[in-house]
Amino acid sequence: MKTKSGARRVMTNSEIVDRVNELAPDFLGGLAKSDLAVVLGAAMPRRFHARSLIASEGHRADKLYLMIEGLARTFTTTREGEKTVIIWVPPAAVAGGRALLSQPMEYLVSTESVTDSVALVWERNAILPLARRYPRLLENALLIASDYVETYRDLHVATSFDSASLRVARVLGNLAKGIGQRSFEGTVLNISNEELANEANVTIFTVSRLLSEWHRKGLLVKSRGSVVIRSPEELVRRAS
Amino acid sequence: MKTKSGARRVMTNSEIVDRVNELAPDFLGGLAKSDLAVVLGAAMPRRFHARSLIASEGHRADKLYLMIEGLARTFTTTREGEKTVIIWVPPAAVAGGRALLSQPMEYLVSTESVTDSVALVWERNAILPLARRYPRLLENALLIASDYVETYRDLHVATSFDSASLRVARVLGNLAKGIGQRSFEGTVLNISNEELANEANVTIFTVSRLLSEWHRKGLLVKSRGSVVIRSPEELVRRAS
DNA sequence: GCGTGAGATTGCGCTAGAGCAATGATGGAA
DNA sequence: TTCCATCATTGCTCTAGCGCAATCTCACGC
Repeated sequence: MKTKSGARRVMTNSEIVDRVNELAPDFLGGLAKSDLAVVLGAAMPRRFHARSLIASEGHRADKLYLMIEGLARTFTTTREGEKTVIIWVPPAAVAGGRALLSQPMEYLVSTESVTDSVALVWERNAILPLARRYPRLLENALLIASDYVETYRDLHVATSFDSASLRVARVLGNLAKGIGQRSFEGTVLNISNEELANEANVTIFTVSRLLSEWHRKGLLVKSRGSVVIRSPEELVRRAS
Repeated sequence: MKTKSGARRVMTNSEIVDRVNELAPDFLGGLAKSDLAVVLGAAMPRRFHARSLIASEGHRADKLYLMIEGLARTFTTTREGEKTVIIWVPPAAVAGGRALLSQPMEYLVSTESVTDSVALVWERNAILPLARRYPRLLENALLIASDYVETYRDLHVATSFDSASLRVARVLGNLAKGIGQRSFEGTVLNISNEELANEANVTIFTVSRLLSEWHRKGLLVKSRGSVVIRSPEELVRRAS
């Protein structure tokens, strides 16, 4: 946090406290007000520009992030260079959770900001003693980890048993819930075919064909870099 | 372990302590000897016959298991009734980890014993206070959870990007390491085509064709219900 | 307004692997 | 020893979705 001219302070401490209370992140749930203040005091708010890398798979997991504003997502890159396994990190979610482990570890996935974002950052050697002091943090982390496992299991079952069209439809549905902006005639999604392809584990050609078909059927409107979805539910239902 | 006619005591307390020390399970790592005794004192050893269900997906997660003898595995059943996502639970591994969460939850996957097995069982309401008393247990649980996430990620990447033959070869390799019995001419695996198919997410036909091919090439010997693998490494290497 | 380059589309061919059916082997029960 | 259920094999067909190439179309910079 810079404090003088030219400098910008990301957020003041009281802004942070207000925002965290508003978000009520799972990770900080159940802490007494004064304990919460201690934990927050150990974090620094940090701003990330859209599309910047927050944490890198394989690098030493030395920072824990809590999203405050904006949106990020995680992904892995396979040896062939394909991005996959994309999990969204909205405000109130944590990223880089491996920093919380008692053994030093490497990040399991990469995290990048999608929009301009702000996250609270704890250094590993700041958060670890706090976790020991407030075991509730560990309990919360365990709940979050358990959610991850569930998400991955679902993802795995989906890629194994669902058709490409269903997967793409589901991705659109999730995106609509997550980053969709409601407007006059449906939910607007600013996303490229390529990104959809990565998330659904299909090729850009398949995405293009499916979107064209759904466009024809009036289920959505596609234009370069954006999709407007009438009804995500119907889309999933009608995707064979 | 029978003590007298009809009656059977699974294990004596000192046998349990010895066995746990021998296994050094991650979950109990770093506990002082006396603390360990307290934690073990809260568990009951229980015997499971081969192929019996230990925990059921979707049921209330009220018991935590620590494998002591034998072998178990986890799986999910999709709506179409396919078994998938099989993770092995050898001695020293935990099962039913969701019982450890501070919020009551349901089991995420089912667990079944493969061979005759013995597991230590903690009731959720016995282990939760212990976890609070010894936060090291939570730290350990978090490490284990983190491993699960890694396993699932790898599984997901594999099903998305690896060919069927590579997946089957990998499954054979893992099994060889896990439950394989070394013998004169390779590692013996008692497993049916159907089980292989479930684990690798392919059909029994594909399994049969691949095994035949590898048999022809001299990489393994297949007979009903068992496979003998010369060299798991070479198998994975030569699977396109 | 005009070019231009990245994204998007679409036709075509191709292949991995599923699914089915007929057939064959095997080992446990009686 | 025979029988039979279960498991395994193999040929055939079929299709979802990939991959390539040619073409098109925006959105943006100038």
